[in-house]
Amino acid sequence: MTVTSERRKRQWGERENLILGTARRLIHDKGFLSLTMSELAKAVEYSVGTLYRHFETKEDLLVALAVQSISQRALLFEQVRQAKRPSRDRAYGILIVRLMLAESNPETFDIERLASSPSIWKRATEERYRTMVAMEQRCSEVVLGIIRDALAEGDLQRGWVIEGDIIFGLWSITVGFHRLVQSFDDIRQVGLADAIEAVKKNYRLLLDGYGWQPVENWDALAVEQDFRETIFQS
Amino acid sequence: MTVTSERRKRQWGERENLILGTARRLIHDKGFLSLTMSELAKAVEYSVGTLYRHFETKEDLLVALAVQSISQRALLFEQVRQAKRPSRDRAYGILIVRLMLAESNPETFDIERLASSPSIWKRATEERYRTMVAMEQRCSEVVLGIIRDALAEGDLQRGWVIEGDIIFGLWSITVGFHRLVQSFDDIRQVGLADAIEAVKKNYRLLLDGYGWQPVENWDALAVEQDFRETIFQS
DNA sequence: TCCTTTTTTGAATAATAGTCAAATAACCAA
DNA sequence: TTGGTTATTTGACTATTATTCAAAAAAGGA
Repeated sequence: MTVTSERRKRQWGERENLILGTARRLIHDKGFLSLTMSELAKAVEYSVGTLYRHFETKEDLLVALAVQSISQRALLFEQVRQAKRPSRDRAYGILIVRLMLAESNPETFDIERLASSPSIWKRATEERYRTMVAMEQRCSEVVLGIIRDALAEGDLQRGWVIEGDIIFGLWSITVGFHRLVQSFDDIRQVGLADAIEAVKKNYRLLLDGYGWQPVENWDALAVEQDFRETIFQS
Repeated sequence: MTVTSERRKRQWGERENLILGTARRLIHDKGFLSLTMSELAKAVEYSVGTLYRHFETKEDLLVALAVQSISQRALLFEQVRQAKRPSRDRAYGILIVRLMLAESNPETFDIERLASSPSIWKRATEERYRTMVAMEQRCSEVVLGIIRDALAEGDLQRGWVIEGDIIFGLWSITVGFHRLVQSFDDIRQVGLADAIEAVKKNYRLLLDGYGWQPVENWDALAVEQDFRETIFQS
């Protein structure tokens, strides 16, 4: 970056956000693959050359978008972890956050699905790619943190299923959920609402399977409601 | 198709398989996005024009590859369902088949991930797209069949989790597994072997969660071993 | 105001998907 | 076997779009 003064740096960042935001909107309308750089340039009212000062390639732009999404997720995950609630509630909160993000940022599915491909990574800036990996790592760490809290607070017993396994199980469900929503318009027969209910049930079933207390008399709906009301307020 | 005689039809099919097989190999080496049609034409020793008689667009080729993969899976799923074994074994067999396919056809991840995107579908032949959907449906139906067998045989009780929920739970785990393997080289810290163990554990945990009998004294390893020895023989 | 440095621009280039007129091969009747 | 007809294949050509970079414009500063 050849930018020096404070004001310039700020403007640079503002423009980057403008580009990312606009790209997001266009991707939402027509998908990443049929978004063209000149179209994006026109939409933000800058020339293609300027876009390329922010992002080395189109793939780099995609990874930048993924970084945005994953960072936002990491932030909300951290809020969930910090919530003053039993560990099981917070584990469920992770799912709720994902559901909420899916509602508010549907374009993220297209972005993240494509961004998880090696042939994209190769064409992105090394640094941005690293940031993406780091952000994903942070998300995992938050969940791992909640699991450790549960162990410390006695809500979870160290058994034949170890920490890493639990992370993976919960993560699988949410990834499955991503695929589900994304392919929804066309493929599935059941209603989306039913599918989301299924996601939640299976998630709770896994929590029960791990013996994550309290298994009995635990009000999933109330927990969901509460997270929905508090999390997005920051 | 303007092909009439038997021999010609056969040759047409053979060439299509040659193209698909070669594409698969090239995609395995460098990914779908950096596969070019001229490169593929050269590799199969036909001209680009000829490729385009088989597949209307590059996306159409991709969907054709997805159809191949999903059909093969459907076939193996059906074999699992037909196996003379308790329903729980067969439910587990579904996962084992996916693990085996992941080992033998690693390029499928790239193919199926991309092929599950609306912007690709739009550019593929209507018919091929329909076939893909139908094949996926068939896979679901096999699993649904096993669930119904389990209900009929009393290995599973109709409870608060309904059939569709179970399918979705098991399916999520396997989709998560796909994502996992695919992003493995670069992102994850744990070993792949550990991750695969985690997949299996979580899958069994869900089976237990549904109360899918026999929960006690059930030898997962033996079941896996047995499917591995019998399924691919056909 | 004039010179220097930085930034922006968009026409030009390069890569590649997709087309189609011409060439080739297959078929077949006499 | 030949000559005409139909089907298939070919690859040079077109169109699209990512990416570059020389020139123009703007900003900075003495």
